[in-house]
Amino acid sequence: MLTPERHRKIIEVLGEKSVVTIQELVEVTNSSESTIRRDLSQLQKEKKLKRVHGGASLTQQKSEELSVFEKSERNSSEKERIAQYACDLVETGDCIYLDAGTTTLKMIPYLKDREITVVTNAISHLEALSQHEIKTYLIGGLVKSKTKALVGSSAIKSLSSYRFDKVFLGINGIHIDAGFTTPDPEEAALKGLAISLSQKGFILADHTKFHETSFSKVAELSEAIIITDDIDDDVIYDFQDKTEIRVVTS
Amino acid sequence: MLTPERHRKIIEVLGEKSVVTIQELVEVTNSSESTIRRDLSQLQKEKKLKRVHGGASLTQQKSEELSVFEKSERNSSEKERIAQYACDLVETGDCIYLDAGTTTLKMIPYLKDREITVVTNAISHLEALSQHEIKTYLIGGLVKSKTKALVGSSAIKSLSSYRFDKVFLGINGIHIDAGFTTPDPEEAALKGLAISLSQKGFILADHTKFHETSFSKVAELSEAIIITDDIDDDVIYDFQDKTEIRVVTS
DNA sequence: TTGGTTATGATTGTTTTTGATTATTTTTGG
DNA sequence: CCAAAAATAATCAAAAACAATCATAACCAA
Repeated sequence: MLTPERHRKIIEVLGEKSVVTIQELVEVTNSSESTIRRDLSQLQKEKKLKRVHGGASLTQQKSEELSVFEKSERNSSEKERIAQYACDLVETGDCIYLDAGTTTLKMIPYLKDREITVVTNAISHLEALSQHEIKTYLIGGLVKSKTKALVGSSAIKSLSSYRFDKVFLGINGIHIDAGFTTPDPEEAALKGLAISLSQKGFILADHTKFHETSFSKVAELSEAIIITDDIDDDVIYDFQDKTEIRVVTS
Repeated sequence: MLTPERHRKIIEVLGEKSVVTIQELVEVTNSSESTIRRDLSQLQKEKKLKRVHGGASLTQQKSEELSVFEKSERNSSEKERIAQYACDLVETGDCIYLDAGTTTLKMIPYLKDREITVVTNAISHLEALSQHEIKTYLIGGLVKSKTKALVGSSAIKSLSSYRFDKVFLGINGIHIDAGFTTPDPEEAALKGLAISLSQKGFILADHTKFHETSFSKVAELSEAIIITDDIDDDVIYDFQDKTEIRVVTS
């Protein structure tokens, strides 16, 4: 990715969110932390943004939201560990499905040189997949312009012609009664189908997702294995006869 | 490829994408890296663009000037006129298929606010389509990492679930006996299928493509209408009882 | 055709950019 | 306030991109 392209993207993301972490920018641009730091320094010199500890913010921005931003930053390394653990489950020759989402995006670097096949509905994953030379199939479907993911009935139909050894999904809510849930019904249907097409389904979710419920049901708890970071023992106790939970210790 | 033609092409690509790598330009123009570097140096001297490490970007201009610049560039190209003519054929409510390729990419700006549906196999078209708020379906398939297009049997299968009012394809060779041909067999199969799924097929081709033959056959001349720029009358005479040719006059 | 000119692409050594590593500073939680 | 953890800055080697150079190919006019 070319320097001005990166700079523009950084400004663009900042325009939408007004604060951004370095990690986010690393993901969005597929560059290293060092490069992003250099970019931020330069852009700050050009008065395009203001550097803050952990990332950057718009120049006229108050430091009010900083605490929220710090929190999300802390989750990032946990998500990284979850992603890494998930990749340890992938075996040579596997055909896996990668859902759209930041956690699954983090998996991609760990999948390099693994002789596997990836199927995905995430257009935003393609750059990273291509960069790491991973054989990739994209399902068809309607392009959801905001999230750059493929959805809709044609996506459902396209997805159903594949079978997977393993699928890896992000999720918004994990609840004893409601099961796995996510806000968008179309994405929920796709996620649910992916699980049913696979021999083993894995849900990647940090501890904040437990006891949460979102609008659309994806699947029952029993249909997939949860990979998460350190959670309270009583949460595990609550869920343990409903599903399998693997805790990634830090 | 002649120097002024190359220069025009470089400016065109830049107009669409605002940043471009030298490698991309090497592919688009079929010239060497050295030549492209010389071109970029010269164009920079003429203030047509700004060189950056790895490629070139638009000179920093305000968005108004940019669109004017873009527009004037647009009209100057023969391919641009072909693209514009092609878009005039599209009617409200149409569902059309856009092939991967530079000529079809040029069509996209003219399709804005037209209440149509686009289906494509070109991941590289998505940015422009999304930017112009055009409802877009992507077919599924194997991601061909070099060209960012979808190919293979799964793409064929995915494509065949659609039907089109019109399809627009680029092509490499148009020959009396060999018909429409293109280098890559996988792309040829896809193009051919697209034509057969549509009520009307259009081939967008500048005059240099006539009497040329490439490796893989796409379709017979009679299966699609050719849209081209000014060609000799005797070429038209050669082809006129084989197919329909629409000449875009400058 | 010939001789001169220009454009091209390959090759060379040089410069820039990049990402990893290290040491240092800042932030956080007890 | 202190210690641990995270973020940063500084440094360095590798990779990528660069300019300069050269031989060849294409072109043009005589």
